[in-house]
Amino acid sequence: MRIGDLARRSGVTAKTIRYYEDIGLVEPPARTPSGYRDYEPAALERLAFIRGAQAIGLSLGEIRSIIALRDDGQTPCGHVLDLLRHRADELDRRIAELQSLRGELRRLVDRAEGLDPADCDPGRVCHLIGQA
Amino acid sequence: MRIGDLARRSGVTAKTIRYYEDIGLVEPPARTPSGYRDYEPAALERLAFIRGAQAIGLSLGEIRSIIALRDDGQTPCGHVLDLLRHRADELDRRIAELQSLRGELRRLVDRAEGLDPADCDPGRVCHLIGQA
DNA sequence: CTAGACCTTCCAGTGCACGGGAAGGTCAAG
DNA sequence: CTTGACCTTCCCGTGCACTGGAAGGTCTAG
Repeated sequence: MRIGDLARRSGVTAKTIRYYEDIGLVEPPARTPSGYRDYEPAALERLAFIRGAQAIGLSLGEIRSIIALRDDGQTPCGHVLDLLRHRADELDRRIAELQSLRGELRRLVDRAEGLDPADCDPGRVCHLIGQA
Repeated sequence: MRIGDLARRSGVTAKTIRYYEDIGLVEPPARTPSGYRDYEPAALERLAFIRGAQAIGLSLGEIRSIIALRDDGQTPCGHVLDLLRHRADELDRRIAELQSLRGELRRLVDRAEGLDPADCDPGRVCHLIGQA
């Protein structure tokens, strides 16, 4: 299968597939006599894995670390579990941050709606922000 | 006040202050005869405003748009309100996304904890991901 | 007089995950 | 034989918000 086919079937652009090869996420495939990349069907699964892992918030670097373990002959399960737990913790923190930010924003908007622009202090950029 | 003082007092590095000047977030200050930047105390407030606006999730570009209105002699309140509402909407979407991702992760971790690595399909990178 | 703390400009790199486009080779259809 | 779709490598650009470092000027204390 040539790179264009793989791209169409996987939904990943040819450009991106070459990039993944560069950074070691997909194996360099065989080449046709004329130098075209010639992929096995397994490449499709590899790309699906990458997309799946991306979808749950893993970076390409983390995904590479999983694949590297696998290529080492190890079962990456423990490592994957670590990554997933770590990611879940990060997400918890991030969500909490965003929610508090959201609360702050709502407060600001509420306050702003009750104000008259004429009350602006001409010496400041905007009294809505910065004195929270 | 020289840039080092301003940096210490504001908690923004000198490098960053110069960068803000480059992109139009802070006014180019007066210079001493030897060419050193010489800031008025108001610069401290400006930096505090920028940090405050950043803290509620506005980008430097958005902050610049507020400051530009102000420098135009306008009251940026309406514009700020738009930005805040827009940001709040974005936050709502982002939080919902992250929460759903968080749920997915929790599901994966739960499932993974009940599995034996020996059940790994040797032909796949990791059965934990990609067939969700 | 010199050390060192500060300042200046300018250029370049960081991290992430690609995308754009040039210059050229290959292959099948008409 | 040519057109057009495809492929190759290569290098540069994107967005965001900085950060690092080189090469040089300035100021103050000892």
